[in-house]
Amino acid sequence: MDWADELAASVSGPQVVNDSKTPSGTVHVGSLRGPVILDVIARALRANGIETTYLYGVDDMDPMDAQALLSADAVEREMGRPLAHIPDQGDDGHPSYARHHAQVFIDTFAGLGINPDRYYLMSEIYASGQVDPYIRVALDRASQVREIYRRVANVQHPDEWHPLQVVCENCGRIGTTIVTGWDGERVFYECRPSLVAWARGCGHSGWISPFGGNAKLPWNLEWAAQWGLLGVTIEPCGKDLSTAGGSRERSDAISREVFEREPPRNVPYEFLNIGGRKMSTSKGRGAAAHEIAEVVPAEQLRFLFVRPKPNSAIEFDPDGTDAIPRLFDEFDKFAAAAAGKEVRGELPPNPERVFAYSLLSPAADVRAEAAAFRAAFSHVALLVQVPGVDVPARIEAEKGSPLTEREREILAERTTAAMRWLEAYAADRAKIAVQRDDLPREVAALGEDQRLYLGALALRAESERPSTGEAWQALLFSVAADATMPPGRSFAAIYIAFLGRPNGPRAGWLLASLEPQFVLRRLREAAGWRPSEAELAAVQEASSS
RNA sequence: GGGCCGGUAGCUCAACGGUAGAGCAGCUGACUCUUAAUCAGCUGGUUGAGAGUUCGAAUCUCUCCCGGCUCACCA
Repeated sequence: MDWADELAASVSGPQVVNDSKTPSGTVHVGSLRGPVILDVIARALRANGIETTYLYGVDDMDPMDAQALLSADAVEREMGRPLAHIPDQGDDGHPSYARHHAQVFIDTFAGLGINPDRYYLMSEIYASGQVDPYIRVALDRASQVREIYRRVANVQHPDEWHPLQVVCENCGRIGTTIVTGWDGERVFYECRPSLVAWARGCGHSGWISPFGGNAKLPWNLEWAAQWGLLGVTIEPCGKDLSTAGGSRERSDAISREVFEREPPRNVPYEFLNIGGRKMSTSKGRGAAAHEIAEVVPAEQLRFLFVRPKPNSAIEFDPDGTDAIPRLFDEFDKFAAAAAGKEVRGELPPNPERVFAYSLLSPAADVRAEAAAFRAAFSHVALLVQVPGVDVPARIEAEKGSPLTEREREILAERTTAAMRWLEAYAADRAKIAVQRDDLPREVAALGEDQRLYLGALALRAESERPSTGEAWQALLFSVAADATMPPGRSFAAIYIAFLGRPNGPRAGWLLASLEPQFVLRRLREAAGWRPSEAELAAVQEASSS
């Protein structure tokens, strides 16, 4: 049974699944694992007939703490202010920085088939007063909260510290304030110039009501408050939070001891490592997370996250490897299995579940999707490198019947993916390059029969002047038949002469895409015939004209 | 220092107490409209090390080694 189905089978009653994210920067591929996992859990629950609400929170009251994300003139002014209060740095008309980035991940998620029932903005939840009861309890039990921080996380807050962050009335910052008093209705806070290194408080202090959006709870309490407020029963989180003494453990303790509510079930998940290292834009060519998302289509990306168990790290190294073609092949294998076809190799017990969860739409006709014809990625990658090839026509010929609309769609997606893969990641051996300048060294290894074949081919080509791929193809076979030569050897000779490798794309179409003079010259050279002076002159004249 | 994941064939991984497997790669062979396709076959492993439990261990326990991520300020 798939991990998500196992989880679904272990719960009863209506479920609320939740995740949230600070809308500060771009969404990286690795950070998509959480949302995909959550989406799959929601689908699994529903497939098991469990009433499920899928929520996604935007933590937009969090302070801006990254200079790099602001324009130069905005840094001094905006650092430390709530993301929801910072103007959009772009000019696409969003009411705030937070809204802009919230939209980015809403769009990104939708592109992956992830559509929560509801997105909520913490700035709106605070403003509505819904968090007020939690704020009151937290302030009343401040000493207990400090004790939990000490016990669980070994974090020492001073005795006057209260679990609340006020938005400074004077400068609007929230990251620079500390609450040091609570009289039951108002808190006393200071906006300290050097409370944090990344932002500078204005020095203001005073009494203020902590309610109705004037303040926010610190992260660990806010998390626990969200659980209570929304009735969350399942919330996965990454291993950065799930670690011992980490954020999750603190929030769990606060939920139990301060808000007196059992925390949701955790599904800790590991990260996605690119090439054995954490994702980094600086390492390697094309290893940047967003680039991977450009090359790997949504369903394959989902598949990458759905197949392994959440708590195992995913090693993905697309750079100069066959990791991406393999991902497609694996996906296709699961598709074939889901279609009830005989499949080579090993599969998990329920491949059709994994396949279904990889699909963009939870409502998709799994059987029909599984049965759709999918051309092998590496084959598509080969075809797109040959000039003048009609890829859909070729694939249709391979299938043996016309492609359906959906199959054309899949093919178009793969064609794009293949081209980007070749550009960004593919090893040189995956690339077809006609060696125009010099005779490939490998030609030396051609057998005498292969040389004779190439020579004979040159003669026939000169007289018959094939111009289309089909004409060339027919000629190749005809000459091979005359020489009673197995096509394997004759084609290898062609490939070696032009590409320096024993295999390649359909030879006829390859030759048809090159200038006839070059083809003839190369065939003769590879056959071991030295061109005469007159021939050389003719070739030069032809190529310069 | 704490936590998590991993170390099984060249590569990617499966097997989770019952004879170590698959895909890819490699090698053989087959194939007269293609060949990075398809088909058949072969090679390849003291399961990181050591000890323990067991009739039986890749699997459970303990110790260690190695790799990676992560936390220890905030979120």
